[in-house]
Amino acid sequence: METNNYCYEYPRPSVTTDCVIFGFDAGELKLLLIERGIEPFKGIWAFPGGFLNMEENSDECARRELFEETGIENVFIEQLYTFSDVNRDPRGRVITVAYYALVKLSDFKIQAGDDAQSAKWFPISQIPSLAFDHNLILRMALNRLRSKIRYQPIGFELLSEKFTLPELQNLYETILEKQLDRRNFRKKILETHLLIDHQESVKGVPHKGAKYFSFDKNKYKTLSERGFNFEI
Amino acid sequence: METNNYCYEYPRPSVTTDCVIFGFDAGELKLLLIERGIEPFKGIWAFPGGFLNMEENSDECARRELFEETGIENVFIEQLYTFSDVNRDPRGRVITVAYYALVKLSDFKIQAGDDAQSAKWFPISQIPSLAFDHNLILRMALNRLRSKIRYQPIGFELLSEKFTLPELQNLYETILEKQLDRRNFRKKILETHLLIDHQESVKGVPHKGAKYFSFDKNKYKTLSERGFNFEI
DNA sequence: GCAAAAGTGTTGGCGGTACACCCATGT
DNA sequence: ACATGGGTGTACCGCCAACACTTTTGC
Repeated sequence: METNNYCYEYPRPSVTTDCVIFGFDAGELKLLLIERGIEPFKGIWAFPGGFLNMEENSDECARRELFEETGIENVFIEQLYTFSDVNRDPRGRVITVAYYALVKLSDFKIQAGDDAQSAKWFPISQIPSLAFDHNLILRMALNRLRSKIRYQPIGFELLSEKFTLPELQNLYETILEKQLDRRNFRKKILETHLLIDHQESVKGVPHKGAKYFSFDKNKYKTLSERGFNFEI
Repeated sequence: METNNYCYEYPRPSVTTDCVIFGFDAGELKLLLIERGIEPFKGIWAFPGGFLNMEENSDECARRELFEETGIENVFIEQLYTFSDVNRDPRGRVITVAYYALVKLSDFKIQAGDDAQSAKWFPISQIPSLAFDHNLILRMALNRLRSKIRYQPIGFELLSEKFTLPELQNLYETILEKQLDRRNFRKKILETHLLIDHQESVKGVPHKGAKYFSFDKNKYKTLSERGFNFEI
């Protein structure tokens, strides 16, 4: 930043965003991947992403690419880390601002499969080897998700608007990879008074149907501004 | 990432790194700032930083700029966040990968003051208004430091190699902005068995001199690989 | 001997964990 | 009626917070 016409003096890397997309379904954490149609890494699975436009910031770019390549919009998205190794892209110098998104799978299950590009949800236990340094990006995204879910109420972003406590517990158990005591889990969650009871239960199951709740985002916002901390 | 000759199709932003530099001295958290010698923001204080070279990644760039502009090297440094708003730099489209560094002030007190550029340590309570979006970057760096110090042993990076427990406690109290009980603090820290006792005390003070300790980095590394968690 | 800061153990309360039985529903 | 999973309360233990006196040193 030492000159006015720096633009002529400094070669510039290309800048892209990539987005790790998490979903949750049938007791499994899932990832939405896209099969690359061109070289490099043609036929290899990768995270959706693309080049930053001059009139958007990286958040906007990540959301735009997410929508263009998968039809997903209006979801939780957060910057993860910036990857800048010199040889991370065989085409040349590309630095990538990586994001991760949490998707209510029920809302977007269908579109992703229909997409022109072959997008596909993979169970986290069956992720193929990925293009570029995306294996590394995935590892970081998983770590972030696992630690963040413990002290921020982001788990709800992976469930439908209305969900049951067994579903929520199942989500936590899956992501944290450990069993939780049902009574203690309910107690902890309900004590926050952040769940709205819909006075309505799951129907058509051969046992007592679980009650539906939803997460009170506004209340959480108010409380967290006053120093309240969500912790599981 | 849809074509091979993308480099001709996509305009590229400039990429820089900036580094928030924390120090600790005399019971105060401090920041090393540089007064800008040229427009824009001539005469305004800012974090050291500069343009990414084609043969280095952003970590290397941050360390290089840190050394070139302040003489500081071989310190703790970590990526903070990438700032990419369209108008964050009046000269044009510049995205910045921000870092923060923790410096043992005793090692670098002198050089920084001598530097050709006017670099100066500011107490955190007396930070002037900064250039670009550096006020925002600072806020994020402070939040990161405050939360990270609670669950990672990074506080030691701000003290001399040998330090006393009262010094360490003072550091925590300053950063967390709350008083801690001396006995409980000592207990918690010593229970980790991560401090090496140097069997040596502060001399020349008109009271009992505190014992010197140092942090056992290797032991911490071993333990944390086995799942040990440092928490204050 | 006095001032100033370092060093040292114990107790009570709270929160987290462990644990077993009854309830509702569909077949 | 039976199988399946949902919902509920209590007791114990461990951890954290609160707290006061003794020790060392320089002047």
